[in-house]
Amino acid sequence: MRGDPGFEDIKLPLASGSRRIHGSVARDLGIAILAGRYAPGDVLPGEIEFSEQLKVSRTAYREAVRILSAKGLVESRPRTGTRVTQRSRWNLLDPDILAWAFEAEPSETFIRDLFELRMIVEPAAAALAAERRSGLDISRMGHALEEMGRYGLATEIGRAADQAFHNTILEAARNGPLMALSSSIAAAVTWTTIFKQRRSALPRDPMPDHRILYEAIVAGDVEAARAAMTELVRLALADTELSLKA
Amino acid sequence: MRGDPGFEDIKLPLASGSRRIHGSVARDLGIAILAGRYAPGDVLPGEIEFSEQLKVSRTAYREAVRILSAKGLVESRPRTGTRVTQRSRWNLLDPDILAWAFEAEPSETFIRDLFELRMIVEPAAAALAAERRSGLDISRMGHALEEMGRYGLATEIGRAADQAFHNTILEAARNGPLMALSSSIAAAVTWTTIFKQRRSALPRDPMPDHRILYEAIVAGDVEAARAAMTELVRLALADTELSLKA
DNA sequence: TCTAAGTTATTTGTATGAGTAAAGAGCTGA
DNA sequence: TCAGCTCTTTACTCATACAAATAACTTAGA
Repeated sequence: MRGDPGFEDIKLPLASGSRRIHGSVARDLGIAILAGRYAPGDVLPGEIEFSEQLKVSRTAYREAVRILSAKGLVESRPRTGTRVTQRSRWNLLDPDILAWAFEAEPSETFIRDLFELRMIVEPAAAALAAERRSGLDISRMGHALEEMGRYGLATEIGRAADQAFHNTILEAARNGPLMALSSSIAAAVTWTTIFKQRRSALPRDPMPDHRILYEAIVAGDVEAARAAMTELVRLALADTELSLKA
Repeated sequence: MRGDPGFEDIKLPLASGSRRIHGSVARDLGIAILAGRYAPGDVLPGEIEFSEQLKVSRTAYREAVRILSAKGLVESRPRTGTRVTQRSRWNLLDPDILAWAFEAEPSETFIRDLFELRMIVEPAAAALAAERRSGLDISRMGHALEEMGRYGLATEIGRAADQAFHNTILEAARNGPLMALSSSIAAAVTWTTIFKQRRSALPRDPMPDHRILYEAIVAGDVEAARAAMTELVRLALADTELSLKA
């Protein structure tokens, strides 16, 4: 039953269109909830009625509800039905919820809150990385940085290198929960970054700041790494604000 | 369909024993995975076989799997079956996962990681609270502090006041994602705190530190609030380490 | 011999219908 | 007024059948 070691290269399950029914329904309802089309306290139509409305079986619908319930969005009980829970009980850091939130045109304050959190967490992560990075981490970061410089953030491969760069930093911080937190937020925000790239050039070249951060981590300079990452997040916020107002 | 405003006082759904079957199965499997009884890459037995083994219907079992899948613990595909995902894809900040992790006797490094994250996030939250707290926040915190002092942390009501105190601080920070993060971690860690209280008195009286934090927030002194909360987290870490080694 | 297209078998996914259990609403009686 | 009972609605569980996806195999062709 034990899995063999080489399972990293399995095919990605996110083949977009290949979502199962329960997944699509969960996604649709999740987006609707995050968009406010169903507000906290609202009770959804009954299983039979709603599943018929959505043209899916009760089985598939129920599995979708289980997914939403696992993320804290809804809560179902006999007699009462399934109702949307208070916002304070939503798992706002769940990767899916973050993705859905951005699909639903998130509010300005939500974006602000997320960046406020990034501003708290990511500089600290960079500081830890400067303290704990291994030789392998450094060489990976160096490679990613090189590719970023070569291809630029306008290309798919360049963006992948950017993600790899930041991901390596998180890994170097050697903290699982911290990594889970940062990577889900970053992934969600990056989605908007792609749109940003499409409509306008970057306000300023991000490479110098990336190089400063890289040098700080290589040198093991904790405070410099913290400062450099703070600058990068500030830059990302500026970009995001720009792209949302456009 | 709109919910009425006063839905805060609904009955809590955590009536322990009253868990539905799909919930229990999800919980059991979740704990087993977090305990390492199923490792990343392992593939679970087929639906029919496993559900029979667990003496539940395939429907209930599948709903349990959907829950685990929503939290990133497993991933199922036709033909391949359901397998445990790599740890890096687990939503380690999901409240249920945290709870299950503590049920499964978490590793020392996991505890250390969590407190490292708290050390990053909570002082920052306290700083924000000092900046943004309203009069209502202050009066709530004052009330909670008073009750804490009166009943002590050894009583149920005293601990509730403690939680209310910290919760109000988080609310005062006015940041939804930040609140979701801190409160799930705190809730999970508090579980261990209860055990701690049972076997030994606190290493030192926590009230003075709480009062210092309270005063800082009332005064709007951002840096003092940050420092005071840092001290509180440090204290909590010491307590937790003590209780885990016992 | 190797590659590529097609076939097969296995596993999860979806659908349907029947019956169970929980929990709020209302009724009854004190 | 209130405690307890009944009633009724709703989600929950189960069993069964069939569909869809896909890894593994098989075969045709170069």
